[in-house]
Amino acid sequence: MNTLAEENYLKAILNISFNTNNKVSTNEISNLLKTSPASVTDMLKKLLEKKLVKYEKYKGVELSNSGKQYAINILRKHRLWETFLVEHLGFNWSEVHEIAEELEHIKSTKLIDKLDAFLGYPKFDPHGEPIPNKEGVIPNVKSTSLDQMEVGFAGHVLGVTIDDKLFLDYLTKLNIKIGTKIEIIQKIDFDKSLIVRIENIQNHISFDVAKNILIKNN
Amino acid sequence: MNTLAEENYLKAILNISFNTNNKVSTNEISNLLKTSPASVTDMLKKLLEKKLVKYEKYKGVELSNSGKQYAINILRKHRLWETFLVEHLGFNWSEVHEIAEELEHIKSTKLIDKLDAFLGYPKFDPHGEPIPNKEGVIPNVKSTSLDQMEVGFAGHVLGVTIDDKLFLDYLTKLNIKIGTKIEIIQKIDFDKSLIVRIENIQNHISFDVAKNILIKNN
DNA sequence: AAAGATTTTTAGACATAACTAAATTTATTT
DNA sequence: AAATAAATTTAGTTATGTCTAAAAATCTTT
Repeated sequence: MNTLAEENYLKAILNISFNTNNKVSTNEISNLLKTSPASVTDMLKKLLEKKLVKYEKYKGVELSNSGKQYAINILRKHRLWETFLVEHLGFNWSEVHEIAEELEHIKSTKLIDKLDAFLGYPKFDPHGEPIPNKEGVIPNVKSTSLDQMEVGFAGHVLGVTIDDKLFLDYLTKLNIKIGTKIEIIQKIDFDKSLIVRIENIQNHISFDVAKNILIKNN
Repeated sequence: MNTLAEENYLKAILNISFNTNNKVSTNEISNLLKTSPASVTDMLKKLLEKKLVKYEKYKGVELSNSGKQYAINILRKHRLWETFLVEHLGFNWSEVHEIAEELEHIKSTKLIDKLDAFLGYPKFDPHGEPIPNKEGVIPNVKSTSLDQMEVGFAGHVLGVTIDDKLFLDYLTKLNIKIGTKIEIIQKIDFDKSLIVRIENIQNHISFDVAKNILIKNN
């Protein structure tokens, strides 16, 4: 069994490697977890001992097979709990991340399987993120971020890629949620911002926002 | 905010004082938590610093008002989660204790209030134990343990006083659950065991078992 | 009330997981 | 290819929460 700190490092490595596909650096981990680089090095040695990562000093780190399975299982628990919190307890999508950060460390496998069944084996969480199944397989839907679509595009929001309260509250204020119809009216070359129509109301959103909104890709 | 270890000590002190009503000794805590008496002394000093307990060395310990409120809140969380696990996820009453031992440490107050509402503000958990409300008030029902009733008594099981897998599985095998009708046919003076009729089937139960079964007291 | 037994506390160690500061390695400039 | 900059690791400390062994206090016997 692994400690809470170890679980958080495994999760961090998994999350970073979703974006970069490459080996993860000490600094990236220390930035994400807000710990010192020295602490990261200490922990990587421990995770190496436990064969949860592949790590050579100064060369970056990646998850081993067992480490990846372990981290995916934490992700599964996180997203199932988020689904429970939104669909059954009435939380809104911007409130659940922090609570799920705690719930994801509850150990019982039977609990998670029963929760999964109770929820009806959902494939996506309240942010549109895919929920790994019991075997660690992550459903994949081809999606593109909104910033990559052209002027004239019209489609529906599939999900978001960050689970940040400020971001999600802002989307809610813009009336954007999963399934919301968005059309691109104009793209501003200077700052890559977009003028869009959201459920028939025109709005101006930044590149940073568009980048984190996912649209179905067909 | 208090650490997990601190929370477990507070809970232990509360649980022991439910039975003894008196100051709690270092040894009682060390037995319950399976730590050394020296560790208990260390922790009591820390809890005293934080004003969560009243403690004088060699004289035993009791919870302060704030410590008691804190511990009761953990108990509330434990029992609400147990109720959720049994009523909504389909666990049986002997399986939920261990999982609730983890869930009870999840911090969000909003989560617990919403869970409470979702469950319909239950007053008793799956073992018949009272669930403290948001204000820390514990519903009290006058009850007596089965061993104190006389031959000829007939009544219904209100709850149990220990949350132990072996005990609960044994009760289940005896067909005893909350609400089950029990009649006392005979009491054996030698070992204080009881011959009882449970839902029309006669059985012989020990004093230790009878002592932990609660019966309505009117 | 002194002796012996039990309980509790103190003292000193250890493991985890964090830190800062200094040293080392790798990457980037010039 | 040096020199400089940036990233990473090592070395040494600190907090928490545990332990064992020894000392001190309290309780129980006689």
